[in-house]
Amino acid sequence: MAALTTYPPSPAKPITAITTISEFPRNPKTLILQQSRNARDLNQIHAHLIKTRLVHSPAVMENLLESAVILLPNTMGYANSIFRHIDEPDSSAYNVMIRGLIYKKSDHDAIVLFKKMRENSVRPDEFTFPSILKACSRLGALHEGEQIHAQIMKCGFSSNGFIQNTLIHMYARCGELEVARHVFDGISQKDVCTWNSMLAGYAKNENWEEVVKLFREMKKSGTGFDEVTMISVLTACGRLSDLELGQWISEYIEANGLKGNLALITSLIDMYAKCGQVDTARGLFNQMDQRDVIAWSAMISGYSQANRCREALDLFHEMQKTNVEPNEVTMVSVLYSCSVLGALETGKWVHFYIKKKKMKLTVTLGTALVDFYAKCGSIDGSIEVFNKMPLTNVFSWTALIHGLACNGQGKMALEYFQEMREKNIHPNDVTFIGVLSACSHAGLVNEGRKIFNSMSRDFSIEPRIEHYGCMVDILGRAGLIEEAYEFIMNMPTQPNSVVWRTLLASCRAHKNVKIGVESFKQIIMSEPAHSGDYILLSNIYASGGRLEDALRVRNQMKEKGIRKAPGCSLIELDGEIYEFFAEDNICPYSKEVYSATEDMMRQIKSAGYVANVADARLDAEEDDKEASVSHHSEKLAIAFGLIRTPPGTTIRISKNLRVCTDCHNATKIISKVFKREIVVRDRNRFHHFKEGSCSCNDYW
DNA sequence: GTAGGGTTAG
Repeated sequence: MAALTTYPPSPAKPITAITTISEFPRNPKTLILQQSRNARDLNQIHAHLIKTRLVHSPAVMENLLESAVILLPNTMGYANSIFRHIDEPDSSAYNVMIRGLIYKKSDHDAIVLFKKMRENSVRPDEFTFPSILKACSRLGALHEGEQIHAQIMKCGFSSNGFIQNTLIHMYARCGELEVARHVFDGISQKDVCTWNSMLAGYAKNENWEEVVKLFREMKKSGTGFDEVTMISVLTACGRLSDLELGQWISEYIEANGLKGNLALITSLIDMYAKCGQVDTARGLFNQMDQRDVIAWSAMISGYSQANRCREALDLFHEMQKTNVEPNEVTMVSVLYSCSVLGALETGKWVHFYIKKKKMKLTVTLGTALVDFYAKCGSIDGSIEVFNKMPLTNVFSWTALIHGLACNGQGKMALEYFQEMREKNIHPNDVTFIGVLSACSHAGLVNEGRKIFNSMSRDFSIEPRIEHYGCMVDILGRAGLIEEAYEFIMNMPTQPNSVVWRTLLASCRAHKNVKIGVESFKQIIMSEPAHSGDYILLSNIYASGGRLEDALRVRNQMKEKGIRKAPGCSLIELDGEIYEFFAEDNICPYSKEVYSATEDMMRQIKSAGYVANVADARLDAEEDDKEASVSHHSEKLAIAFGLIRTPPGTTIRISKNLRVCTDCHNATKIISKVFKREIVVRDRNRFHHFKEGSCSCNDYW
């Protein structure tokens, strides 16, 4: 380094950056980094180094190289040209280049350069391996990682702590948790990074129990832990709903004044939200003095996972007032919220925004879009997005198949399932739920039976209770009530109330009193207080002409104090979501809504509508029953839609319960009288009402 | 000069 202390004076045509230096630092890297601001500076320094022959000093050139890597964004071009001019690059020069490539996320190029280094017989040193292993981790390149591991042993670096820690990380990120653990267990002197690498490895593989278990061991070992440790553990607490440990860490953070760590607080917010403490999470979020896109996304997803989707969208709007730009991850939660709320217009705007910002249509984002359009009853939108996705996986195909099935396009769903098979994408258990419900909607009984039987035989997927439920729906919907009953009785697992309720609904549609009563008995053994079941049974009796029994069931329900869950319907107009509750007259526009509803009911009555008072609430006085039925949330929302949207446009409603018989009947007539297509999403499926009939063929 | 970290889909 002697040459540097006699660093020559500035050239004749001064370079401001250098001439202003009164005393030359001993370390040329400091000099170059401090003085260079852009490519021009670097060029001038480079020229200067040539003049002063310092270009032949590998150490100086490495520092120039490093500056080039850090200062020039998005390109390694200049760094490459410097590297090429180094006479015989040693391992340090290669290290700088490899680090640079990794810094620029060119992991693949880093591995190529490493291979070249070996070809040129340059021995990697202890600093080479951690970097190159990082590239392998990020690429999930297990094969390369293993070869590098062998070289580490050959070079005698296998007890280097840095290298061991990166090896753990590499194996874990490539899914080889046992190998990672083996390396971990073999380390006698474990430092915080050793533990953190293993913890992060378990976390990345979603092995949350092991994260918590290992953290307890870590505490016992006396190593101590840091913020990085807590981030992995908090993530695990969220997934496991382990609020106790999460809170312990939360208190530790508070006590040690660590609230300034953005990543740490974000994982704390995520933990609280996933443990059901969304308001606590929001409190922390509000206290943050800086929030990046991940913090915003975590809070938005927190609301959406807690089923507080309106608040998720409100927060997204708040975010847009800041200068933090949302990313694909943010959009996934936003779209999910739109799909829960049935907010088609808002979601469409989000889709437009995604396109405008040229966001990458990742598999996750694409799948969220496919699911969103399907859940908003716009299946054409789903198909369009799906066809544009550059990459699809089993999630995306499942979303599409399920979406088609729910929207009454069973046959098309099965065609896509066939295509998926041809593309060698392996269906999983969830895919089969979509496929079986497609059979149900399309009335394909034999096809359904075949697919059900093929699950374990051809795909090694054991049917779960949900799949049995789908089979019951297929048989019941087709009117094969006895067979459905037998099917339940012969199930290898204990049928649950959901399965029996499916059969109960079939009995209502096919007027089978005997099995309906039996199904009801089975349900109330485990779930005695579900109002919908009493109503279904009462309707079954009524349709079989047994009005006294129907009334008895209703009274039973009243005696047991089982109240009908309050119905709630949503309609979105101009991106604004309006919420209606049955017989709700406290909302600010209720006067307008009630007069519109009365007008609507008057018009459909003259077209032949007769109220079905069996659907009225129980405590309504006899002569108020008709009014009670006419004030169901769904009718209020439709009436509001009729007066607030242009003639001929589609009205879209989402509701929390199943559609009741009276509303179903009324909506059919409304669609005809007012010449409107009406799409209603109930808690199970879609009803596309058009010209007096419904896509569900009166079975739901 | 080298290692470990936060948000997302069916």
